[in-house]
Amino acid sequence: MHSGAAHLPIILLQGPTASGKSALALDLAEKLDGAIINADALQLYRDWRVLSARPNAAETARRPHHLFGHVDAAERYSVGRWLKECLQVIAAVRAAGQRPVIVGGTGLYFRALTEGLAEIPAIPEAVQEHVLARLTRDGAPALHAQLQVFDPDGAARIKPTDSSRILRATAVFEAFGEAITALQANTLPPLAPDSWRGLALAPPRDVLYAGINARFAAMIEQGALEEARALLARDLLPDLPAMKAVGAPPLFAHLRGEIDLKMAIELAARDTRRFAKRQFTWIGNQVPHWTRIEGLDPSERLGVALTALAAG
RNA sequence: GCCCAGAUAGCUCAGUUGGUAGAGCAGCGGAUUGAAAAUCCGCGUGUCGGCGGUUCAAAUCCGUCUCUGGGCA
Repeated sequence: MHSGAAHLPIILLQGPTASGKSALALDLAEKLDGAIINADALQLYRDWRVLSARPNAAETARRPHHLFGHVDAAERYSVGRWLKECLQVIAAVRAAGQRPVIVGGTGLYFRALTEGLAEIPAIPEAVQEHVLARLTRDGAPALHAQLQVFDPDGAARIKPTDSSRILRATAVFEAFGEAITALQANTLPPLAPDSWRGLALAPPRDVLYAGINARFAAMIEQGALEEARALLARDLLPDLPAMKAVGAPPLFAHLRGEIDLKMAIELAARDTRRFAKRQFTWIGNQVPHWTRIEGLDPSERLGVALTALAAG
């Protein structure tokens, strides 16, 4: 016999950047004896607290928070590692009698959790770097042409210009001698379909965009530029995930003296809007069955969420 | 009040001797299986300020009105 909230469905909360996910997650966690688990690919990184809008000390004091800021920027994190860590944390949270509230903006992470991810071991860093070097030197189309030889099915699904997926498929073959397509063939959902409920924030786009513009200016005031300066000083590989955070490239360019701060802020806000647009597309087409929360008022949002959860 | 210059996409603008319009930026639609805040594919979205005239045909020529700059009073 379970005690407390541990046996109730896991709550998955997705939404575009700056839509107020963290606040709603916290409200839900307080109401439902929950623990918050991060599903955001950048809030994981220690080095980006301000830029990634990671919950602050006052917020993390209200309820338990997991998988926030526990990764160093020099590390190449991945969906696979997140999935593994997330499943461990879910178990631990439940063992503590609490209800997992998984919140973030990374659609792929939620997909891995609800639909599964291929069982592929981690690629050795040496192989990763080697393929990355080839990609830089020869270009994506050249690697794609080679991919057609050993993995025709995979090559057919990946566009010759899609450097990211070509890199992955090539690295998998180089490391294990197998086509990624074959390895991805059958995957099982880590979470049973009836063990979770999906909520998706969907605020009006013009309101969200205005919020993004205002928030980025606030981030600068709160020290985002200093975060960027500290990271730049570490002289890490520019292709590391942490170095590609939305807003980071323009800030780096400013710190190198290439553009003025006003321009950097404008570009960073624009990139954030574009990112939000991609998230809208994901939410709209990849998880159409999740409960939409369109309103902006915090208590109204909480009400909609609780009603949806109660309805099961 | 008079004179001049403008008014074309959300913004900044281009548009040849009249043939119902196109660039950049912004934006929009889509894909998404270990970098996913990544990576990639696709799309001009328009009462050419209003009304009238000339013409087979007007963003383009003429008239007039409105608005915005600038100048003179």
